[in-house]
Amino acid sequence: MEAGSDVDVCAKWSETLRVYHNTSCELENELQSRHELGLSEFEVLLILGRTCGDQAGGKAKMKDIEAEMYLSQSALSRTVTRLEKAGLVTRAACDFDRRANFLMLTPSGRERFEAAKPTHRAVLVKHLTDPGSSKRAEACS
Amino acid sequence: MEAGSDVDVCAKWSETLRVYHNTSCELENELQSRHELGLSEFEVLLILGRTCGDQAGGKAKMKDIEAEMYLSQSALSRTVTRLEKAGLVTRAACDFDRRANFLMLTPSGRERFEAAKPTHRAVLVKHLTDPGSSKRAEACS
DNA sequence: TGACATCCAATGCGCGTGCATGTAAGTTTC
DNA sequence: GAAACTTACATGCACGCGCATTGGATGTCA
Repeated sequence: MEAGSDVDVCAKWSETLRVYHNTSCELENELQSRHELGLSEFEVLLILGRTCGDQAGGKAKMKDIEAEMYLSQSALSRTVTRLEKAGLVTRAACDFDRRANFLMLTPSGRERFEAAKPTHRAVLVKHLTDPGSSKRAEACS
Repeated sequence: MEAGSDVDVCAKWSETLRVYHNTSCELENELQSRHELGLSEFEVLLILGRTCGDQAGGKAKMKDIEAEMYLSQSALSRTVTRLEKAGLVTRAACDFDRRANFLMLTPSGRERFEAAKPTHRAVLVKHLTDPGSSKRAEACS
């Protein structure tokens, strides 16, 4: 750590906090108001969608999903429960290991996901593209 | 938005998530276990400490603190309550505007803060210094 | 086969957060 | 100076999170 690194590190952290909070707040708000999806919920759909290219029923093991997100096992379990209640996802037992669960996108789940994708992308572009990366955003909502 | 920006933006967001989660988790854990301070609590102390250079009793208005952090007004209020209960901070009425509160570091608050500062800095350096910025960290705790 | 460790997912619990609201204090308008 | 509005902070409430625990399914070793 050469001289000045303290200041650099603090500034970098500050910047990370700013970007993270502004972006995730707006993601949360936009996804919720436009598609009735929380951010964690969308992220699960994102992984399911990615897992099977773009055709029907995405399918993944809970454990694998957990490994791809920054969410505890219990939080993931409950997130999936919410998605299941909303009819966007189905839990299916795994034949070879009855401890494990597969997760599958329902048609309605894929539909909702496809609808939400542009919203997600738009927010990311807005916040992660340098030119206007200025200022502090006003509050969360 | 030129071609390829989608991928760039996603990768950038991914990276931001990674850094944010790994860093804030470890900050939280280290501050808690070594100094009995939550991250929000430390951040309030940080602002109070900054507000008055390095000599005695930092002093700032709640509103001003709120403006410097990514925390709702209510969350700040409760964070300060916790700090006050721990004896690290004192609320003091403002003579000119009796709605407003000043916040002051107590000696014990400054002491705790000074003790925690190196821990905070160390974690930042660990996570925000390029060379070892590799991989995914294993879980939170 | 039986005893024990390991693994996956669900659930009880406490905590910190944001939103909406309440209360008290200032400000504006007439 | 009274009424309407705005501002600062606290509080009720619901929610999502992580930790610890539980329960069932596997794996292992004797």
